[in-house]
Amino acid sequence: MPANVLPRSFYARPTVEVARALLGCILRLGPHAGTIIETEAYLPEGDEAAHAWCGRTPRTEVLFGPPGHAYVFLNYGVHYCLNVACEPEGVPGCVLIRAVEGWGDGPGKLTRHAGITLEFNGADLTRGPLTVHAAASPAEIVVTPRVGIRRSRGLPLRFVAKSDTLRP
DNA sequence: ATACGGATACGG
DNA sequence: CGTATCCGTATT
Repeated sequence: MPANVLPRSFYARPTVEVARALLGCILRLGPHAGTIIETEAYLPEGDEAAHAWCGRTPRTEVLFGPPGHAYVFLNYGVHYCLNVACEPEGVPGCVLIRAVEGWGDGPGKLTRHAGITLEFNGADLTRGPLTVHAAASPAEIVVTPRVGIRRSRGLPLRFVAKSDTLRP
């Protein structure tokens, strides 16, 4: 495994900071590797769209656990969505990976491409086989409201690495 | 615009 | 138990 795997301290920061910092990093799983080009932040407080908003349950346990772990959930009974737990242990912030170059341009598409399912829920991203690696930061980041949610729609928490096609 | 289909939370 | 909800995608 390459040496530049992001350390746990990378994730133990405010959610928005991690969401921005993940852009340009390399997501790797076995033979699959690609640049993260779109993320969304789900805040530990005041964010009605975050799963953690409804409290600590068996499902959201990973979000409250130590940072740097994968939070995978099944959405609409069809798609798996890959998130990364952030903030110090006990604070349930997370970042949704929405697009990875070469994997796909939607949260469900990219997980299907790499074969990510619920079995990756809780996986430690600092140990593999699913890992994130440091790489060049994007020159510019575009910030927009998050896609496809009804609650807390006003918050500008979607981050896209410029050079990607934008959908305002 | 809508069919799709499963895990989860919650009410009874 | 049953039922409402959910951070999409592919298809009409």
